[in-house]
Amino acid sequence: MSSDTKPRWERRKDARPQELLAAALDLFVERGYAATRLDDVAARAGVSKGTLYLYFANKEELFKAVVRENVVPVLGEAEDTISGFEGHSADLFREIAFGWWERIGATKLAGITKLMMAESHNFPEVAQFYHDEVISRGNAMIVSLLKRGIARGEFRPVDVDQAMNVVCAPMLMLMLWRHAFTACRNEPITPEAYLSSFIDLFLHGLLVPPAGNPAQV
Amino acid sequence: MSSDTKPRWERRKDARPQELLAAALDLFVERGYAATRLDDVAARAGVSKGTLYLYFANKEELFKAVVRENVVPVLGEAEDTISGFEGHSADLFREIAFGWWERIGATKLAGITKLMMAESHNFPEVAQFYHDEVISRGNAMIVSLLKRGIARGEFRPVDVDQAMNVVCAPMLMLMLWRHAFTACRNEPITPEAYLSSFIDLFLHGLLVPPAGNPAQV
Amino acid sequence: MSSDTKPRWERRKDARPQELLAAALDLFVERGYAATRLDDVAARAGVSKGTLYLYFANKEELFKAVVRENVVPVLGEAEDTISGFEGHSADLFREIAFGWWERIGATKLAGITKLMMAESHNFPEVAQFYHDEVISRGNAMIVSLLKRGIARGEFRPVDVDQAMNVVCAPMLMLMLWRHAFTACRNEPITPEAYLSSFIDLFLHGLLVPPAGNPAQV
Amino acid sequence: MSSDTKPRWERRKDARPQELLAAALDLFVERGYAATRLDDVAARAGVSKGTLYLYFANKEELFKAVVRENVVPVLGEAEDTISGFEGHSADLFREIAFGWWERIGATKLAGITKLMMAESHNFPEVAQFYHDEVISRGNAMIVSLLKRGIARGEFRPVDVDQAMNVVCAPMLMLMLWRHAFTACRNEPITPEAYLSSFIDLFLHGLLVPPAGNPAQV
DNA sequence: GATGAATGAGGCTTCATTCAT
DNA sequence: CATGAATGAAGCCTCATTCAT
Repeated sequence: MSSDTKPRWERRKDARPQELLAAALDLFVERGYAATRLDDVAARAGVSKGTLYLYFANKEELFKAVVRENVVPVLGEAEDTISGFEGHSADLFREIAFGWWERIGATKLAGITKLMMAESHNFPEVAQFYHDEVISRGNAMIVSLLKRGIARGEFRPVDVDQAMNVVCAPMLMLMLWRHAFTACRNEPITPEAYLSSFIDLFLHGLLVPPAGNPAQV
Repeated sequence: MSSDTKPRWERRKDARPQELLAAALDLFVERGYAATRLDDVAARAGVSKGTLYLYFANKEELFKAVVRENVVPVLGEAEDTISGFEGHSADLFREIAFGWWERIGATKLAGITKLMMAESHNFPEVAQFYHDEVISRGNAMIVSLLKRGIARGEFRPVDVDQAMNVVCAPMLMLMLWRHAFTACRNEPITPEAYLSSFIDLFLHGLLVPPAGNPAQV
Repeated sequence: MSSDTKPRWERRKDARPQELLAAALDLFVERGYAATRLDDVAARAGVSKGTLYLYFANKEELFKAVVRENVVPVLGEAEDTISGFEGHSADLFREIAFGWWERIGATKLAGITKLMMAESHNFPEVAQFYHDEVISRGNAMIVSLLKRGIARGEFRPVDVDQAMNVVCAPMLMLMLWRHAFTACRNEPITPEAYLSSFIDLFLHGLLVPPAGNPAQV
Repeated sequence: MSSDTKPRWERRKDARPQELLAAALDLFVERGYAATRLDDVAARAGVSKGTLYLYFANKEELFKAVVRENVVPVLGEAEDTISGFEGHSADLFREIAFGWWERIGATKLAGITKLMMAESHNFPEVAQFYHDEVISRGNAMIVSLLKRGIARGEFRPVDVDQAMNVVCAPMLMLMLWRHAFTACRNEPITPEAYLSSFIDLFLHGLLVPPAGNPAQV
């Protein structure tokens, strides 16, 4: 028989999970958690429905694996950035904001954030997992950033727990906006200008500084 | 026969759709579009499932009606606040933020916001409608607030279009957080403290002001 | 249009549960619990798959309903027989044995017993339900029968808990044999002769009674 | 070269089917036919799923082989006991009952009994085989026991064919109860007490013997 | 021989929608 | 108008069986 006889399937054990995770990420981001059918994930990965279950026990575990594979590693990197940083906290603030944008905000992973915001209520276990693995770590990073700045006398002594939420909000919304109303907006948001404005506002505030003492840094 | 002969307890026909819309709003907000069952909507409205179809062609039309119905009435009130305000723009900022919270953020309209964020991707027409009727008007308000502050020399001359988005983000997120991860959070967000922190940060920034010139207002 | 246009379905709310239960009883007995497909139950009852779920939450509840509907009522009757009986306990023994045979052993319900013996291990909740609703009540009946005989000086003072199991065994096996090896047996078991032998043996035993004192009753 | 050069730990090829059959027996008995997964059979036998198919064409053939394989070896042992016995038939009855329990009831063969009771309906050929090889021979033993007792004037002249079934029933049920409702029972059955009660009842019956003539033996 | 990745039919369950009453 | 019984397509998941390695 010539090689044109197509095997019913091809043995590719090592590559399968990655292919499935990639397909799942795409579809979860595109359609949301509930609306993503495992059949479609399998089809996009080029395998049958049953194959998916060889690697992931169920839909929930598949989603968790997507998060673990894609989101969690980035958090570790960011944590290292903060702990290893030497310099003014305003610069660290910029570093974090733009680094986060490059690695998460601008990527498909932003879709995961939107998905969780939209559907976490219906999947409590997934929500808990995401909260524990992602949200609380991200929050802790911002808190430590703020505390660092205050401890070094570079930031005002604000209420870090509240400020953390306020600081996170513009970054989260930037991700959400990429997945909502994109077609409606006349002038699409430009992430770089948005982030610059964000950093500028959070560092210097809106108020005009007293004469003779221009805001620095 | 004039209508005053009807007993008071007799439900007006026109009330039916409103009751269905109210029930649908609650459930769409709470569970999302896909997870909301029309059985439950009808049950919460106190009618049978078939009745729902007398007023709405299908689930999608019900969703659209929910958004359209709930968006309209709240518009316009806040716009008057800005145009009539006399005083420092920082105080107007506070006024807007807390007024928005009382009249929108803490109300059912917050649920609409969450709904649109979650589902706009699946309902482009509704998204467009919501964008035109709500988002652009809200944005315009913030822009005019910023411009007023700058014109009066009370705010620094920031890029108002970008700053507008940054300013809106924490207010939007406050609404979203009321509907996401509420069960996971150890310390639930307190809107008042959050808003105070938000206003403080946006007015004064994080940076320590130069010695001898404390931030004012 | 003439009346020969066939409606897609016929409204028969009151009759539906009974029809479904009858179909379910047939199929459970015929194929066992696991092998019975709800599709087939619905089809045999002349309705669609979904209709079944209007009346029974799931397969397990359907099975429980079959038991409640068919088996439990018979137990109540038998309990009344015992409590209301006046006469020699040997006659009550006969009454119970033959009554049980007529109402359960000879009917489809015997198939339920066989089913539970075969599959109870795989469905712990069903097993618990059946044990609580049927087995323990049946056992209690036999125990009370034995105690009555002993209390009235008609039965020897045997260990009633063990004797109860021994007494139940032949009745249970008679049901099981009707659903196992029926095709293999050269001489099929004749229930009446079997029961007569059963009663005779349990009352008088195998041993030859001492001369001059023939066993009575 | 000769086979003695092989290391002891090297598994003989012929052992494979036996290990698979042993694993399958355990699982079929424990879970029934439908609920037994071939994955688990292979895993318990320490081989891969594919290997199973090298030895058995499919699940059905595996089942048949399990029954056939486990039935054969135990036959014949008990038959000798009866033919060689000298003494009162009541003692032979005890001997048979307890001997049966030790050699069959308490062993894996009890599992086969349960298996056949549960599944004989679905496997007529196996049922026929089991009936011919096991049931009829076991029945013949009991019949010969009863006939011996009657012939020696030790047992009453009962209908031996019917009595045989009645006598077998408690022994069969004891095996079945070991595999059904074990988790539900408050007081698990103790085989020794059960068998004692069984023997006592079948020898002496329930009725109170006439005064002055206590039952003997 | 042995492996185990892959398949896909089939089962349970849900729910938007229809329509006889 | 209002009802709610009935439908059936579709989704998640299982597992006997196949076959390239």
